[in-house]
Amino acid sequence: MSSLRERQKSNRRRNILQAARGLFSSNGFDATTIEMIAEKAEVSSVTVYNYYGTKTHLLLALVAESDTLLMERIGAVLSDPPDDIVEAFAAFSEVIRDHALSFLTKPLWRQVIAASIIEGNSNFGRAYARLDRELARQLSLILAKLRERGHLRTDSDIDILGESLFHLQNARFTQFISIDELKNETVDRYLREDIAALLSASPA
Amino acid sequence: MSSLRERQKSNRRRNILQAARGLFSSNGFDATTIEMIAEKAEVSSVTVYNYYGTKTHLLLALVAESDTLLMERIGAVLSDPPDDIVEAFAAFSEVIRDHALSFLTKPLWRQVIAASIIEGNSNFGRAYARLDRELARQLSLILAKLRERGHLRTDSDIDILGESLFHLQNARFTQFISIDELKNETVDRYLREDIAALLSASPA
DNA sequence: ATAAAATTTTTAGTGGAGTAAAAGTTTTTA
DNA sequence: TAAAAACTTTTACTCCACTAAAAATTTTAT
Repeated sequence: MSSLRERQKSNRRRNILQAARGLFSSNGFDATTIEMIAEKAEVSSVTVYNYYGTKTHLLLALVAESDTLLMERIGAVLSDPPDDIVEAFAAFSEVIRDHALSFLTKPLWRQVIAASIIEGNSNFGRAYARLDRELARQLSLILAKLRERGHLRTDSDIDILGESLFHLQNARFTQFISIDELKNETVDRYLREDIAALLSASPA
Repeated sequence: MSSLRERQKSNRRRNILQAARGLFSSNGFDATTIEMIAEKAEVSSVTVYNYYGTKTHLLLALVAESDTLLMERIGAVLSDPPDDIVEAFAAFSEVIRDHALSFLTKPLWRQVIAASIIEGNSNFGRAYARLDRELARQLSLILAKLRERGHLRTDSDIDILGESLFHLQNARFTQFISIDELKNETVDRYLREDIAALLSASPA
């Protein structure tokens, strides 16, 4: 059994994260001060800094929290993917978009993506790259399953194909997040068009 | 002929931009203060704010300046693209990467991309989206030329194919910018693998 | 129960972005 | 050349992220 001190610490961690998520979501990132978060979490502002370092890292920690859940949801698609590659890819992408919006608003995701690019080199940035690689691998697994079942013909490396398609999905995800009015269905259509265009083209 | 006042204004604009570019490049974005820029440009800091609003907008204005040049360089590739689609795509991408690095450092580009995502909705963000669309169109034109010459077979829309491939290029560009050690040649290889994998795959 | 260790809070800063408005300067206009 | 218009500079803020260190509190170990 963990000591009282350890329990208190993880409670504070949780409270701070929860307070941050609530305030970020309702007020936006910039309009939320560390002071407000500290107050809602019932700790001092210095404690927030001691736990998470900076406001940006607090936001990134928030997202990291949701990653486990995302991987589970992806796993569900993976277990029984549609036979058609377009449908399988669309399903994969939709899980990611739905999960994202169920957790944070578009403006906050912009902040997250921006932060992860700026921190590209730091530890935090690398943690993000790792998640991306994990997701790309999942997509490769889906493709492998399709090929096994005889629904996909290709002579090239399925790992590379998974990574390429994941990058495409990532670009469309960023586009989705960047424009408030852009609807889920519209991006879904774009992605279907993307993959259809790519797979039907070939050098002469 | 323009009035003295107008000339003074555009001189100040130029000086500020030049000072900003120099200081951002040598010291980095965060370590450069508006005060430093103002001093180097021989104006007051308030004037810098009057001309460019915020530090971030100043950076974005800097990049906008280089766009004309980029489009020219792309035009040069367009005028006589390699017959092989892999080569054509690689050439297109390399022009963009070379141009980027000849203008700003990787850390600064991270800041630029981050800013353009956060400002996704604002005017500035939309200006970026416009440049992207323009570049995607150029890529489509290259593809059209290849198809005309009989080097590309596809039954789907060449505009969509251009956009899809551009998104892929964008994702790899962001990856390139995000990792300091990532070399030009490595990304070039990735992109060739990407397009090879995509074009050789097809639903069964 | 008390001393030691761990952790939080208080206090007191620093530094830089951004703003509002008054004061000063330079160009334009008549 | 004098008054008006257009700017820029100076001045005097506000706000907030972030930090260092001393003081206070709470848990743990003996």
